[in-house]
Amino acid sequence: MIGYPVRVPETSRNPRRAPVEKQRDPERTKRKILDAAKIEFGAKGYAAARVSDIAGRAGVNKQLISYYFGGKEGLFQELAGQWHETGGEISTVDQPLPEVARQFVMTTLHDRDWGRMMMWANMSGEDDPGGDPEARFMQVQVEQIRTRQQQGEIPDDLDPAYLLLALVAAASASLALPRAVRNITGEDAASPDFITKYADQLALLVGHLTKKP
Amino acid sequence: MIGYPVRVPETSRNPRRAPVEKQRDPERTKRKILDAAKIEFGAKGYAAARVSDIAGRAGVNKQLISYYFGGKEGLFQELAGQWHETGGEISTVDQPLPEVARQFVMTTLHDRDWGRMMMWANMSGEDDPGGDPEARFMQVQVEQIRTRQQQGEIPDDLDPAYLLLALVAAASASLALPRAVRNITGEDAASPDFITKYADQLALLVGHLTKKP
DNA sequence: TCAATAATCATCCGATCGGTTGATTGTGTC
DNA sequence: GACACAATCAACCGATCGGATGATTATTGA
Repeated sequence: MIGYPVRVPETSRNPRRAPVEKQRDPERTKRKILDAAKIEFGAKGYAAARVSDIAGRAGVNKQLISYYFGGKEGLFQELAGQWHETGGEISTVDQPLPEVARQFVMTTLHDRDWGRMMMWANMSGEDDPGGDPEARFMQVQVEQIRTRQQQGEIPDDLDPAYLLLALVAAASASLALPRAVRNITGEDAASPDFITKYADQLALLVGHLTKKP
Repeated sequence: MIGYPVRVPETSRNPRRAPVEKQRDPERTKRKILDAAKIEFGAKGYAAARVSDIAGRAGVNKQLISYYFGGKEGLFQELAGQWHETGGEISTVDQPLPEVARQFVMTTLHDRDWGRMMMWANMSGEDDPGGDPEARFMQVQVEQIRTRQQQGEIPDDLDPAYLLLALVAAASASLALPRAVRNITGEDAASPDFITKYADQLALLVGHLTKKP
């Protein structure tokens, strides 16, 4: 899941070894901490997440969070910097806009915890560490929409930036508004069924923008 | 702002009175606490908000929060129950859908702190206290959209509930995604200029859904 | 084989949080 | 004017949080 460099401990040298559970493997430990943190931060947000809960979920001592990441804040930064994982994978060029919209929604299904983590951070409004990739990604998308507009794919009276913003916000519904999802559709915001149908619907909606009389 | 019953203290009886600042007025104190809490909860969310900050902002001793509202949790519940203020004012019937979309966005300009507070709460996914009015409001909106659909105002292939969800999520952008707003449009999410233009743009967008060849 | 170092853990610590206690002051009443 | 009660506050308290300290165990290289 995370492209972390994994150093496999040499098991051939010493025949007397601790059970696999107890074998020391800093990379595996780091990964366990990162995975647990992503879940906790995603579920509760930074302020409400507890380092002891993260350590507990990872099955390690909580001091290791300071040892490896320099504390709660450092751990969060480490996760927040991993933009390539999710954002980079979206290939939006050469696809019709409705498909791009669908992809935006489907992204919320894959790395859900990370997505929710970013949602909390985005809402807090603080400047994003490693925000460069995010901002650059958005700018690229704006330009692509502008190009589509010049090609007549979407109406002329829409501002590309504002259209993208509306798309991103709508696509984030399952992450940002789980309660509204239930209140409006009756579905669970995390369910693949809901997300898939929502992606379809948003693609349809965007499709109606492009169809000319 | 808040429809709280205000008891004006009798000033005529006793000529020797404390300065207006120090005059005791529980309703005014409650209101000051509620206003301050709305700002703090809206800015940081429940978990990150501090009762001492709320009291400090209200200019009162923090004990009064327990005294009047039964603590942090009670204070939050009190605010969360005030749905009529914002939600009830939106008159959506007899307006074309683009205007409804515009109104949804413009709502985020009026009671901004309360809106952000609800956004935090909505994101946490917990069942909403006084969630009944919210859920009922949403259901009414879904039915209105369904009616519009039957009248041919919007395409037949869109599910009214999912369309409403997309609209609500898109309209919440300035509350839920202030960072994305800056990254994408370069504007400040709280600025009336931005919100007004965004409302216009979303109305335009929805308008393109309805126009038939 | 044995130090040296890295990885992990049990325990403690200062800061801060939300809440409580008890005193104090203003206010209306008799 | 004094009593009773409501409103307000200063100070304190237990719980918990994030982080630090120092010991312990595993691993590696000499």
